[in-house]
Amino acid sequence: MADRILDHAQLLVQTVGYNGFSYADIAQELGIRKATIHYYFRTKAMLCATLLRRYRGRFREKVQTATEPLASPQAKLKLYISFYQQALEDGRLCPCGVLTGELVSLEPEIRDEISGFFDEQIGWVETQLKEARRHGELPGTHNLHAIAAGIFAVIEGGMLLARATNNTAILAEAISGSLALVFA
Amino acid sequence: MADRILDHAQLLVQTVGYNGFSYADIAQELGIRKATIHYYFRTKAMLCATLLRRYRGRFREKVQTATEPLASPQAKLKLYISFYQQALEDGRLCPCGVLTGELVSLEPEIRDEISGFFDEQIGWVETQLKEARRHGELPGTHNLHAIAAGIFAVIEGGMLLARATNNTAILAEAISGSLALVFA
DNA sequence: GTCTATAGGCAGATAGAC
DNA sequence: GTCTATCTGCCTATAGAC
Repeated sequence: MADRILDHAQLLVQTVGYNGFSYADIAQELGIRKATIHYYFRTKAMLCATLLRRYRGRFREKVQTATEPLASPQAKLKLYISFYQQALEDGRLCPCGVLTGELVSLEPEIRDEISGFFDEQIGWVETQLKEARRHGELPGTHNLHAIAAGIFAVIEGGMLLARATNNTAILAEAISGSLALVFA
Repeated sequence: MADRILDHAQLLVQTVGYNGFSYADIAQELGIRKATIHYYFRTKAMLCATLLRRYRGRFREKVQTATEPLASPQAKLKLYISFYQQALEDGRLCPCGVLTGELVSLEPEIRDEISGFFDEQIGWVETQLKEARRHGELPGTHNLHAIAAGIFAVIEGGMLLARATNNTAILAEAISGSLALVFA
């Protein structure tokens, strides 16, 4: 039951944010009572922090497993980006991106999960860029951490633009508009 | 009074989002009663839509006035980006970026303001890129709309990363990491 | 583990005095 | 225009029966 609660809570975070949903929303969806949710997660902040911890671990696992067989860092990056595009087509944004908009109103335990996720993702992208440079796929003497931050920013910002303009293709467009330059 | 209400409502949207503040928050800050706010803005959705309309107009005016005397499109773009950096250092995100995270829970009148703002901003960036190409400042045969979307996505995403990682410099880093490539 | 019941508070919104 | 007073409803959270 805890997992089912987290499933729907995550969907709600990805669609309406932390302050946009209530225990009642989850209870109704799962056909249970609000008190049952409190049995598993004493407070809403704990529920959200748990959800983020699970999301981060699952995402790490998914990326690791999917990109392992790929040889080229560039191919790994494209696959990585496709995960965000899949979420977008499912009507979901990055939960950490959404929550950052509300960050000032969130508990420290939630904030820490968000910053941890971002640090990890930018680090992963940077690792791929380093590999690409080692393979000679990436010309120039650019600051790789800056480019990694730029690529990840395009992903997060592109998801926002895609949802707001109701045009999922704009994420791919924004990415190709910047990634094409990196691997020029 | 309407303007003072909008001022504080905008600050709240930029820090905690739509579902993160209430009429009581604004009333307390301004030393008035909730009913007074309802006199000026019958519903919260109307208040928010009005706030966004004003923000968009003011921003357009500010950009227009500030960049007019500048000759180089590249210089105009840098100044444009500095406006977002200033907001960030003030603890504020782009209100439209924040609200997009909550979009599914928002009224149509608010959604329209958000998408309108994004369309306008990407259009402005694209105009500068076209000018740059005309001036021979921008080599290559890139898709300028895609690059404009990419640049604006970096701005929006970079603001999220900056707030979440408590490192305002990462916005500049992300931008330099991608903009440097555009004007290579 | 899941429920009923409820506490205690805050939300957005309205009526009507001044 | 701004206020007091109030409505109705939802919120997070807890106590305690089953």
